[in-house]
Amino acid sequence: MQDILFDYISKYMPLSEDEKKAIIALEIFKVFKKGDILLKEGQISKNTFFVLKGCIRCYYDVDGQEKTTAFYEELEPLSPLCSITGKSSEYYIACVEDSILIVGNPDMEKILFEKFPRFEKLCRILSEELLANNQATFDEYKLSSPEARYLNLLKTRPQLLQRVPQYQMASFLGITPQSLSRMRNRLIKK
Amino acid sequence: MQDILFDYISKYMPLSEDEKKAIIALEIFKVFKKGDILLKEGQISKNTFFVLKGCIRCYYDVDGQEKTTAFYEELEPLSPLCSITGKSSEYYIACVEDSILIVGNPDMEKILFEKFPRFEKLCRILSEELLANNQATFDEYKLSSPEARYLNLLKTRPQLLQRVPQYQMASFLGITPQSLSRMRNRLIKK
DNA sequence: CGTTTTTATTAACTTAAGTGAACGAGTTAT
DNA sequence: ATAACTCGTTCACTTAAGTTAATAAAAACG
Repeated sequence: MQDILFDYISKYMPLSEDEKKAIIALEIFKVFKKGDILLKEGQISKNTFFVLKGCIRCYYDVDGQEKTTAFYEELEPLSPLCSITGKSSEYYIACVEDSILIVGNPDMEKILFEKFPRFEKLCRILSEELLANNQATFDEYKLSSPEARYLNLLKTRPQLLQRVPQYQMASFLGITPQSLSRMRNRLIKK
Repeated sequence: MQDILFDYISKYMPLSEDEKKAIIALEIFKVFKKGDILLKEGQISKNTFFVLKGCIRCYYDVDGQEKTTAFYEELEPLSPLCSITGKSSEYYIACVEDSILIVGNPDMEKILFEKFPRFEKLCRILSEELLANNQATFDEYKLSSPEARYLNLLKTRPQLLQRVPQYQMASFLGITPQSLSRMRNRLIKK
């Protein structure tokens, strides 16, 4: 299971055996069940996540309604806003299905950065890349209608539509479950 | 003018005189006129930007129509997607008004990182923070109607509505200029 | 200064999303 | 086994955004 992480990192910088051992020694590989809550609204946590297997979801509770804003699948890292700001979280994070995650925290980062300073560069490059990608995804969202977004998801993340219930997908697309149901009907008729 | 940058950085880490001199020596402070194009669609550039004074805008050309996706004002950094991926840009960047920018590039980064390794940490922290903020902004966008987004902008970035033409603001809000005009009318009548 | 171009507004019409409610299939719990 | 709940669908109705076009107002230019 660790190899999934090491393969991912090695695309940016090959790891020495020492470095790999240091990572394993942190004991950050964790197993979760479908529905497990990783972060609650109001909670303050410095934990960060990296999906090795499975799928996790961010959602807000707006007047008792769940509003899903993001899904993270295999090889996707997530640093919740509250882990950066230190303020209490405005959203929930939960497992969409049984998942294996890396759960990181600042202590473990500190250990790694002090022992292997080049991890700092790795994390900088990763963050910059994630930021640019996030902006591109945001742009795509702004430039598209809900229908175009749905069709784009079919192309770019077809597996996501399989593993996620429709009412979660709907708010992810920025519409109601009813509208998504209607849209799918519209598209079939074409 | 440099002090604006140094004040910004000092909130994360105080700079030594040596470090300040090294930054000034890079000669990265540049002056631009309203309408100047910083990046064109199709262009490959590694340049990054930091707004000291003024305002810059990202926009796509969709079938001859400008679609604005982002504005950057004072103290906001921008690393265009193409500067990260090395691929040709899908969007334009232009000055909304006369501006003073820091224009960075990988060469200058390399010089700084090698001379002062702790800049690497600074950039990592900044990137992580920007990423989390960008995600929060994205969430806010997804959770809100165009009207709620407009009202939110009035609260959070009132100066932006003053300095930017309405047709640019419209696509930034995800609607047409006509819809924005209508919406403003609706709101006045309330 | 007046002319050209750009930007903002308005209107009429079309299309799609929001809302509230009802229904049925499938799942979970007791 | 049946009741309770979740999830997806459908319907009728309302609301707001897209579209096309015309016009007014403002800004840029020579």
